[in-house]
Amino acid sequence: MSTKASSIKDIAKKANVSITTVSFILNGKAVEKNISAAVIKRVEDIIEADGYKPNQVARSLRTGNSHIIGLIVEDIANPFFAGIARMLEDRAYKKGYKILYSSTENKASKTSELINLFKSRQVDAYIIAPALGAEKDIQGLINEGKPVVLFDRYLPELDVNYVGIDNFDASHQAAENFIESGKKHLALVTVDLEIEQIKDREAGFRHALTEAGIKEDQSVILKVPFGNTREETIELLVGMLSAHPKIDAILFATNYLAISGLLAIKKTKKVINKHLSVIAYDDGDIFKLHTPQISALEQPLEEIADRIIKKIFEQLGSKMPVTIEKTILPAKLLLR
Amino acid sequence: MSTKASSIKDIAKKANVSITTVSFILNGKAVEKNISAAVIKRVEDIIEADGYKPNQVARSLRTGNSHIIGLIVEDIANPFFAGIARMLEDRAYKKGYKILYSSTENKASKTSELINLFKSRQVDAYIIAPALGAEKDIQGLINEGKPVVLFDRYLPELDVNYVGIDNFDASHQAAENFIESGKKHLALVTVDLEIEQIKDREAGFRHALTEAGIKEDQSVILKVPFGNTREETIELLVGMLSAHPKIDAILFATNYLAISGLLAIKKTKKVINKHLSVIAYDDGDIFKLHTPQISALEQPLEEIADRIIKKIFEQLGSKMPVTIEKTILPAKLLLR
DNA sequence: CTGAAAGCGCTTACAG
DNA sequence: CTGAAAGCGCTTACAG
Repeated sequence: MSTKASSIKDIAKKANVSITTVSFILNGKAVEKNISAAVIKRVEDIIEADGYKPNQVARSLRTGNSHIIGLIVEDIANPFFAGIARMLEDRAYKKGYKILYSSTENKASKTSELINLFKSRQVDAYIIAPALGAEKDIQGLINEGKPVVLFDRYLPELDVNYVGIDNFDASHQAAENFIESGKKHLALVTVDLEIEQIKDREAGFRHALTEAGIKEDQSVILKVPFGNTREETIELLVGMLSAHPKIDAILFATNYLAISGLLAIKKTKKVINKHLSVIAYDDGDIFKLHTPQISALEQPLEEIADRIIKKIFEQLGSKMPVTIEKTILPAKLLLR
Repeated sequence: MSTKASSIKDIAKKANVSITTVSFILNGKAVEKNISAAVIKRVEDIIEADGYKPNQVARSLRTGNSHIIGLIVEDIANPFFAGIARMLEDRAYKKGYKILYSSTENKASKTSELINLFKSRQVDAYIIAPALGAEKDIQGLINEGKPVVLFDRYLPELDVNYVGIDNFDASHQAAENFIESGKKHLALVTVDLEIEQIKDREAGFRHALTEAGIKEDQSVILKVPFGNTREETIELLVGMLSAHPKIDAILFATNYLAISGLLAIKKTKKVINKHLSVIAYDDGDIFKLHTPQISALEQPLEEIADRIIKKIFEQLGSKMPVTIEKTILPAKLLLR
């Protein structure tokens, strides 16, 4: 039952021409190479009838490219990454490129393995939300002249294209909003990762407090360990909420922390109302459906995807090194 | 700045051995081939120092396999698929396989293109949540002897491995639960796709009504067009809710329909309480966080992923055709 | 207008 | 104990 796929050789034989001719026709060079219309027609008919598809592995080995773009993110099940992935996929598809993706779990070792995997598959370009520690591997890609765009996570040591949001400003906006609406005891719930994005989210928050003359000990900053299970996180948050009953506003630095946070609030029988405000990073259905609705800092997903793809194809299209661009987009505070 | 990666030839030259020897060492056949410990050490050191990684494209071309498993789903941004993808990725990774994935948007044409893409990249095995109309392409894979497992969507014409839930029974359970708790005017909100999964979800619902002696005209079945935007769906649902004010229980046949449904309910100022019950397919944070919490039919994600992977590796491990298995797992009704 | 041949980087049967 | 050589399926410079 096992049918072998036909090769260019089979087609050439059936059409009574050389494989060179078939290859030219396949690659749209038939006219340029002055192949007669009759031959073109004959070969194309045979290709059609056989259902012949060129072996891309052989093509990649020969040409050194693959028309594949590698996408490396922390966790593809995270809606932010899944959403971006889907948009990138759409946009790349239109240009004849496919996206190959995989998750790093925020481990440098896995990032490194993935980059090597992609390299060994001749992936043409890389879109990476990098784990800390991946600097060397990414620098390696740049040295080889591969198009690279980082997003979401910023690695200050690297001189490479980047697309992300202004995290400092986003947190600042959120905290300022709390303060303007009369909140006195603000909390930030964040994660204990030493990455720029997270550090900026904290810095913007702190800056707003300082500006408003709120003293350090009036606010709470809780750093949830990265590897925590949801249950552990909820427990930690319940603890914080009861230890600091005065808290009247909470900014959650990530989507999943906000979800755990809402569950924790539910558990302590507190309610979100005029005495307790909440803002979460990254909007989602979950916040729109919550009662009451939860305010959110929305990342411009479409624009992030557009900028990434634009930069990738700019590099793919030119043999020259293209100007390195660091794009910082504003997040939007959606008040509900 | 552009460094070329080294090849097996470079390593052989530096080590003063043939490429055959390097290849044997690379593939763990050094001992079997009686290569001296000294040579092994010398070659391995050079490989290490050079950071040499074998070109997988060349290897694939030669061996015909790739250690890649293709995963084809409707939409990777759908949490059900993203979750499964992540689990499959983990499990495959442990066995030295990578997952390559892409979305079909439920179009047979895109499914077909993806299958061809994967074929031309020598993908070793296929995991597919198939769009209707993809039968011929999938049959093609089976004819070529490729390991294939379908999931989520069932294609009755094909004799192929499948893992999914008992949709008939799940809907039946949900409707029965409504009836037992005294509901009289049940609604099913489903999508207008002619796929088995969806048809079973309707049939199970209808069957429970018939069993309970509830007449057709006392219940409502709304089929939302597949391509609808969320806004259109909400409008449709708002229309239904006001046209049938007696409805006291709603089963949503998909996750995204439930989300639109909750938004529609919110919009009509109705509330979910003892007068209006809701059950949704596929559990998620959103239902746990909703006030009140929403009951759900939970698919056993872990088990689905496990069964798929088990079947894939069973086939990958043997040259013989393996027994075809259709696994139907129960969904779990989580009452809240 | 078309073809023979080299080569991309590997693996492996064969030979010694 | 190790190597020369064929071949996987393509592309393309060169030749005629």
